[in-house]
Amino acid sequence: MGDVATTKAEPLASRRSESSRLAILDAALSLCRERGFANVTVEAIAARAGVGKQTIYRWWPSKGAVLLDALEGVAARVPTADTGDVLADMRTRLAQVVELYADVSFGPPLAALIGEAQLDPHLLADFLERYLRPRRADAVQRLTVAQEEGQLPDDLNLADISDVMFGAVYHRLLLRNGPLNEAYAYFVVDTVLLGCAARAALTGGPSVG
Amino acid sequence: MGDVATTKAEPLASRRSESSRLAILDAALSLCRERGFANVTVEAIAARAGVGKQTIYRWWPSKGAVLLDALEGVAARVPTADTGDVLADMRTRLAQVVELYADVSFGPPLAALIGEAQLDPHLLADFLERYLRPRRADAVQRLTVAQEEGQLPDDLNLADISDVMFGAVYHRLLLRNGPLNEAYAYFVVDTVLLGCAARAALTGGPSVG
DNA sequence: CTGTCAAGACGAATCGTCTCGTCTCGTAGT
DNA sequence: ACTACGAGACGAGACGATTCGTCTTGACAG
Repeated sequence: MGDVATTKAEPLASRRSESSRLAILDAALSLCRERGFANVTVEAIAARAGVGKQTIYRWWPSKGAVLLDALEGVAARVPTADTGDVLADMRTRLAQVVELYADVSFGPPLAALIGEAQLDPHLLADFLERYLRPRRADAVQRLTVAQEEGQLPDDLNLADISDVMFGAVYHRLLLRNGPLNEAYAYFVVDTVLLGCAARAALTGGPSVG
Repeated sequence: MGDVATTKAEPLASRRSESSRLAILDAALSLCRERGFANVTVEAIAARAGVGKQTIYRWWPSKGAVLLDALEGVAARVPTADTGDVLADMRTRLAQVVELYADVSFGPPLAALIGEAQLDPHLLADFLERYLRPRRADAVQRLTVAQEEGQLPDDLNLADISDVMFGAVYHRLLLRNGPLNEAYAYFVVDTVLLGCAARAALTGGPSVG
């Protein structure tokens, strides 16, 4: 017996064509906007990008992974605010997310990606690791600062709070059961943060605003 | 040019085999539990149910629609509480939902169904109409009673409140970004309802608890 | 020269439709 | 009543089409 757990012989990233990579991400996004993710095939992405099919399969395990890369690139360009006012900062954050998700060239592909991830555990793990957790970590970080400044109670699970706020947005993105706009984002942030403060007030703690 | 908008010649529901229908729903659920929705084919459901493939395609447009029927049947058996205390009733409701969704023979298939619905607009519409909206309507109904009894402010959008609470649960179901348990359900309900009351208190309104 | 590149041929898997003969009903004629 | 008939759903599975992911080829780049 020879190899111990041989893992597929990784290609050399140093020789990778950057222009092909960008063309593939562009093609994937534009095709999703035109036909919807479900009607996009790897062959079509390759053709639009002027690239061989194998070039896609060499660097990505699936078309979902390609889309994850593309969407991650767009989402990474959203700035984060810190004005010293938690309520205002979280309102800004969630409003930015809502604006991005309401964009027809970002929201529907993201929804489709999350959908695809339900059928592909590996893709779901990648999405969690590369897309969702970094954004939650940013929100938790901002909430932690607020907690240290006494704007929020000490005994809160900040990850849970973040999940409630983002969950409300993802619910509307995925189920389309109501409008996804700035007013909704503000309502969610106000309600959740005031609720946290109110709960603490019952036992005598700090408060928001 | 013959027919004007001929619509597919519906089969006669009166002659439908109830035993086949039940066998198909059973087979779909058990196969999802064993292999996961993604690895289930219509052929496999037909074989397990001892049924011809055409019998499935005659009554359902897709395997997702079959699963929707099956899950709807299970979820419809969850009772609803009304003790006169909104906070307690909503805690009970969300805890029941969480318990159901944490069940490995219900949560994963439901997540997969929502995923599939992202790739199939018609299935999403059916899911909204037949599964999600009835459950939201029940929650809104309970909140409306609370509002009339003065336990909640008058100027609230009750559908938004319901969506925030359920959205928090669906977020954990779909993204698996944290535990989905009773404690989380209670945290969500308490925070949201207290937040609504607190917001009203700022302008002088009724309050929870 | 080694390894990625574009292009596309290839077999496997799954799809949804179609065909076949059987079986179960409702109904009409005796 | 009882039987004969016909319509339509039934189980089983063949079929073409589509899409998948791999494999092959020759050109080109580091």
